[in-house]
Amino acid sequence: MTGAVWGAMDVQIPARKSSRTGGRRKPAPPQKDAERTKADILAVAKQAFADHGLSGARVDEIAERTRTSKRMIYYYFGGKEGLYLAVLEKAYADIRAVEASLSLDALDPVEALRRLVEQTFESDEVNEDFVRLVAIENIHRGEHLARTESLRQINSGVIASLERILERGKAAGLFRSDLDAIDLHMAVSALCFFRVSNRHTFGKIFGVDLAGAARRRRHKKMIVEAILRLVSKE
Amino acid sequence: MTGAVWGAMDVQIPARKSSRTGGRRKPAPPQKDAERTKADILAVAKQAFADHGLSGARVDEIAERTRTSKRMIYYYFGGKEGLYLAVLEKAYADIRAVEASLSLDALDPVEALRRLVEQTFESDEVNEDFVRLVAIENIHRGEHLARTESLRQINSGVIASLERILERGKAAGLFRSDLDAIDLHMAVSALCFFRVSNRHTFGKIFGVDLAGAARRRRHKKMIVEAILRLVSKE
Amino acid sequence: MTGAVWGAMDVQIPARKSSRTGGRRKPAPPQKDAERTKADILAVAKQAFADHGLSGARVDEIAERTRTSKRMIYYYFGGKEGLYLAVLEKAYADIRAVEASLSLDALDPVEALRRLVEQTFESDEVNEDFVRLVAIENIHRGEHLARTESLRQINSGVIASLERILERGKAAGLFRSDLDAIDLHMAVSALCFFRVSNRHTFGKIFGVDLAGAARRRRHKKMIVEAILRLVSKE
Amino acid sequence: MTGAVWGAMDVQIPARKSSRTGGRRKPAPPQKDAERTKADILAVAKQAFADHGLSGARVDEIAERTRTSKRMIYYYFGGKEGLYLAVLEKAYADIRAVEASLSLDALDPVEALRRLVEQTFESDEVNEDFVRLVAIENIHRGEHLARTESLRQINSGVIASLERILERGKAAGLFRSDLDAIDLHMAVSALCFFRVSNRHTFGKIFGVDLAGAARRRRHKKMIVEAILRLVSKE
DNA sequence: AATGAATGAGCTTTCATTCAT
DNA sequence: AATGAATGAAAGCTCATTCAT
Repeated sequence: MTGAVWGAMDVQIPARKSSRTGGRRKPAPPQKDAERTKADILAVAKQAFADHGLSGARVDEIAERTRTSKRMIYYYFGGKEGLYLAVLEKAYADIRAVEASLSLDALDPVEALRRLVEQTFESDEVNEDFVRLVAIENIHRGEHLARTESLRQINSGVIASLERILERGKAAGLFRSDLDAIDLHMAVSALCFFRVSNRHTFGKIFGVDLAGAARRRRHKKMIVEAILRLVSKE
Repeated sequence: MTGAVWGAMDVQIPARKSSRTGGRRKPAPPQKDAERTKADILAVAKQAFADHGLSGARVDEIAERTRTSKRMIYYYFGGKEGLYLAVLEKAYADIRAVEASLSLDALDPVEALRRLVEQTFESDEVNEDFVRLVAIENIHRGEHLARTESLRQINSGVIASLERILERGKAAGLFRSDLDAIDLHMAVSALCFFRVSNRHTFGKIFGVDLAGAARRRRHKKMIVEAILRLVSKE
Repeated sequence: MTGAVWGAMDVQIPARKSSRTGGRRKPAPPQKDAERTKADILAVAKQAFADHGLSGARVDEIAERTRTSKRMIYYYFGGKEGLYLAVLEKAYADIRAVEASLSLDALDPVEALRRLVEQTFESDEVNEDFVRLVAIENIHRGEHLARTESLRQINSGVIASLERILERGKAAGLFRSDLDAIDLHMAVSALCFFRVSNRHTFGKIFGVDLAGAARRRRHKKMIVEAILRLVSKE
Repeated sequence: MTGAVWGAMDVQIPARKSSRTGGRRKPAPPQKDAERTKADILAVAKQAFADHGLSGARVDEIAERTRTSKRMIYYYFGGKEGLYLAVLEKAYADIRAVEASLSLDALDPVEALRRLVEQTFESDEVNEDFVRLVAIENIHRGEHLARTESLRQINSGVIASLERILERGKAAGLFRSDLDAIDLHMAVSALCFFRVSNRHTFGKIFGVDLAGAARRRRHKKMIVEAILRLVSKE
């Protein structure tokens, strides 16, 4: 379900106002909509960078898949790295947007935690491009993320959510009290992220398909279980 | 402790016998030891690929850091990709060698599992280059690993080990019986690998240092716990 | 003293009458004063061309430093070369304006010549940008100057002045009679121009600061002396 | 006379050893002579930079006029700026070589000074490319010259020569004693350099041809006279 | 077993300029 | 009188690779 949302977000390019160029005939009419041009480039670039990495992606190729020309990449983003940075920033922003939409406070602690884990699981599962971008950024030692202006805001949600859940769980005598929210988040992230990020080597070495439906269901259950057992008091 | 072993392996280039080239005058004496030259190139290349990825690494730069010339890379490895493949193969082979040296059958199931997890944790912790190479190979969708001749052998050990441990645990009434060894291995791998592979983005977003000693100790304990709780019967 | 005049001329852009655009809200209000816009562009362009040469200057950069947009450069000057031409023309016109203001006929020949040399010296000293523009135009073999409409008028003054001085000096039995006014003007120009135009290479090679006050005084004296001695009868 | 030498120096590319590739047929046989390749590139580049300046010159065009490809420019000189630097360095080195060959100590002071001035005059006259390169470097504020390793050595000769001449002239009661050698050198340089560097604007404004034989003779005489009169005691 | 010299192809980037309003 | 958006063309540069010995 989140998946559906997400998939859509990636290609959400504002529909062109038909009143402006209604009934056009030419295949590539001159653009006059800066936002649209930028969004178009960003979408194509996200795919390219996720596919081939920062150094592997080709500006020429990105430009070709775009409605506009290579020149516009430099016009709007300053260069390849600037474009990559914009892609990274938007990727995190989009994820944040979904995270924020969860309302876990209404659920009891165990259920809330389960939902949060499932949500992470589905998010990573569905947003393979995001997972790949993060993996790529780690290869670059996070140097671009560090330069991202919105870095501060990225954190925001999850840890606070987790902390509230842990607190309520502890108060109810259900959860242990010696767990750090950030550490727990790392465990959740690791279990969900790895499945997607290391899908190929793991799959090939052990002869399994980590993207398969059956295994996916099993893993989801296993991961939720692992986390719930980890936090439970006894 | 494993770390020490590992660290050494990466740089184990046999010291040049001085008797061989003693009193030379020319700046670049002909190499007489093919294996040595290859090992030298491989060590430098491993670093370079781990640092910058396949597309990010530069053949020129690798050659420069080598005792020999760029031409030798082509002479021995056919090209950049061939070199990357050789690096990848050796990296997995080296890891396998250490894994194989564990003797877990002598320990009781819980202790054996704990040791296996701890071993994985330490291995990933110490072999950051290996972790990075695997992450990089996943960016390339494992296509090179798939072409690796020794692919079959890589699997070998761990899963068999885990299966034996699980079996013994079940027989002893300690472990649940509905867990797949491969799935469990994934969980272990995920928790240990992510800490290293995603160190930079995670660290920057949440303002923590995943490489720090304190957190490392805490995480090691947490991960062992998570796995033991996951497999335990109750 | 001439310097003051000159320095001022370069930046003499009439202050904007606040009554015109007072209390505006939009970032780029429509210009209503064509002459003002042109003068603004010219001033910025002069700086840019003097700083980096014709090929080295960037239209984008010039536009950015302007009150208006890049488009206006094309609107008013047709293009980069047209702008350069206008800058060149204005630069010569401004110099001419100052030259014309000298009244040397009232002085005796020696004094008149001294004044003329000193005036040239100060002019070059103070108008480094002009000196640089002339040097740049020479790199381009004077092709733009040749196309300048006002080329004819540029000459006008100096040579006539010099001729009158030489004539009066000869008549008074003070000056030799075999000197051409143009050749003499070249000598004066050379000595004054070079100090500024070749300031950097000469200074760096011989470890001196040609812009320094002490050397400047000495040079001024020396140059005047050289010219006076050159024209003197004995 | 120096001119002849100079003209030749500019194109002195060591003749290919015929034993190596004797009897070749193809128009562009593979080069195996690094020095020759470099010298070839340098000669072409000198022309290009002198003609169009640093920013005006085109790497592509330089490469095309070369025996080799554009790639070699980067191979040997690192880039456009590196090439420009090498050109500048060689240009100064070549000039220095000629200067050094003068033996003025054998002449009486007046004659020695005359010879030195004439030599400078002829050198600038014949090496227009050098004059242009120096003018160009001044447009760049001497920043590249400053980075030149041989900067220190460039100075060497002339000033020492001039100092000895001045000393001897003073001792003989012929020259005044209040003149600095560097200042005098500046005067000589200015008079000789300007004729060539400002040939185009000066020529066009005053309708004369500064390169013409008659004027050249006249100027040479005038410049020698100016300098001799400047230093003379009375 | 080894190498210095050389390179074609393609990469990222920059530039002056024009379009549509 | 003025402009934000867009661009073709070409610039400088880098890359993995091969040649000739």
